[in-house]
Amino acid sequence: MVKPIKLSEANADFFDRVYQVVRLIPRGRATSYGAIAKYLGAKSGSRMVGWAMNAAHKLENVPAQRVVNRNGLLTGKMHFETPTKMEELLKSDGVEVRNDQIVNWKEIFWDPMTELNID
DNA sequence: AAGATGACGATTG
DNA sequence: CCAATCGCCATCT
Repeated sequence: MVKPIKLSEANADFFDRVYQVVRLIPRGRATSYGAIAKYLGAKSGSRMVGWAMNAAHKLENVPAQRVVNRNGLLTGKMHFETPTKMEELLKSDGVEVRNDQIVNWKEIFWDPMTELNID
């Protein structure tokens, strides 16, 4: 029995925004939960982004592997099909991963607010 | 209804 | 620099 996530209309919009940003992440790049949260308004809290990803990980069109914590650490790898799937996907994207952490994170980091030039 | 939890982040000690 | 704590918001028990 699958556990249905209660999606109120309000946070459904939040989910949609998160998915949008995640899908916009170019191949070979990645962003952080906080960056997305900040892009959405920063008030929602980074946890909500992570929580949104939890619901997103079952969606194929949402590359959750490109979303890591501010440290570039693959904190959510355990939530994938397999704990190694996340870094595999990242390596497929051309992202170098070492010790569950993205190498050259500062260069790989893709800030939606900066890259999308929000003003 | 109240407390604990979470794919986080920033600040304080 | 590492450890501990609070803040954030919604969900789960």
